[in-house]
Amino acid sequence: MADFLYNDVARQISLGIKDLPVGTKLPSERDMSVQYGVSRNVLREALRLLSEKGMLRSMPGKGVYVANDGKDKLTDRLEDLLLRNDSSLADIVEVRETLELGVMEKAIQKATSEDIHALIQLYAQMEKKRDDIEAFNRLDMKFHVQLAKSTQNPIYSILVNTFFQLTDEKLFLLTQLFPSRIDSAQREHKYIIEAIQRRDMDNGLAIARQHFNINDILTGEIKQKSYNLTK
Amino acid sequence: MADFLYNDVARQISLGIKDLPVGTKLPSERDMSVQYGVSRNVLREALRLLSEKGMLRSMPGKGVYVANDGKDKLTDRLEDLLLRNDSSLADIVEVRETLELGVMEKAIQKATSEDIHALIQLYAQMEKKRDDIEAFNRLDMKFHVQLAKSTQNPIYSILVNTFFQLTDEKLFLLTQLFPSRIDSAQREHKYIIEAIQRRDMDNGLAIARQHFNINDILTGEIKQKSYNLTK
DNA sequence: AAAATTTCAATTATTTGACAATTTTTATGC
DNA sequence: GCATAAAAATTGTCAAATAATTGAAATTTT
Repeated sequence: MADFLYNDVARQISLGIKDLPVGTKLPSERDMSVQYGVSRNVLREALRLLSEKGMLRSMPGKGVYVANDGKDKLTDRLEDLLLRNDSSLADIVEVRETLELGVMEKAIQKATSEDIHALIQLYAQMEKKRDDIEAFNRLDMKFHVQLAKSTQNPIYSILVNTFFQLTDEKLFLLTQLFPSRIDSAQREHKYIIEAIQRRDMDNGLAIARQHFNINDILTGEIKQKSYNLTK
Repeated sequence: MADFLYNDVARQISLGIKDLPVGTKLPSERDMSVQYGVSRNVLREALRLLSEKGMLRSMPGKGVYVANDGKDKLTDRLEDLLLRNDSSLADIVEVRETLELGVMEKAIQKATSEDIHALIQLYAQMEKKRDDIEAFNRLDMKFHVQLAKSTQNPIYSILVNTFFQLTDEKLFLLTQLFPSRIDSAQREHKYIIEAIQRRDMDNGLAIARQHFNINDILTGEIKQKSYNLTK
């Protein structure tokens, strides 16, 4: 499948920059073309591939630089796919719930004391921000991410992050916690932490189901509305 | 951001082919380059972008064709991410299990009679192929996919497909069912179908956990082995 | 007549060399 | 020392040619 030169070069470059910090400048196109023993043209096509993947960034007159890790691009790709598959917002929310339920299960099994400590700290910070809804929601997001990290499985983090972005971008206010829900949210956060500490699977999953259920927030109207992208 | 010619051309082409059926042949590179008023070089870079997105497919000596699968490209993107995040094979398997557990839950709730019929048919076909392990495994894969479809949520299909590909590519034989497991596999398939027919959540999830548990197959040795890509 | 082989045209893949536009560096003049 | 201009470096674009691959037509062989 990938039996063309530019694919080969792209693969080599991708491996070469794997461990380079973001922002590192690469050699010039001409230098790299001799380095890899191909024409500048082929090298440029390879750069196009990696740029499209989000690994590189070319700037006229400046050079080629190592870019972000591509998480955002994964979200873009998923958006493309969802667009073509007539996915509704409710579909996205549904999968997100499945993921977070899995996260809870694995977190109960594998969270380290450091993970639990981080969760407790986030809980404490949220306590202080009960009046600042915006700050509270940012911390709530961090709580979800830290929960995913507690699985010791980076893929959960990636996917949870992606689906979080997808829902938040589109629903915005709706997924945010409103004042009247802060009390119950914090109570649930506390229960979640306790369940993880006790490795209590039954209660943990029950709380998780309740806490991660965003469908209650979605009105029937929005449920029906199809997923419409407008960047 | 997209203020370069090849980006512009890529956007135009992307719009132009949006409603074309898959397999449609595009004009030759030379013709398109004059059509869009750019050099063939720029046009090729635009084609690289769209190919990377999975919208096009270039074949030497034949031409450029509309190819909107895209699912495979999502797998590629995920592979890239996993490579950078030091994900192990066990991590992938773990997430796959979470997904399929969610699939089972939603399938029990939402499978239509057509879905159930399709599952029964696949079961019957597998019965005939008990001796042909290869054919049996292909059907088993279809069974998983049909299960995902039964959720009425296209995202499950996409993700299950992606993670299936990821594991099968890397594990190959290990994830395949070997002769001694065909009996139990078919028994579980039968229970799965019955659970869906009865909307029996408790037993359904129990069976699913047992059936989708690939970890038993993985030896400890392989569990430890880090995820190594070699195409 | 049928089958195998060759030839040929069309197409993508790759190379090479050049020029334009933009940014950084250096040199110059004051 | 500083502002300005020239020069160098770099990516973007263009153009033309050669190589490699495919498919079909023409030719030869059986």
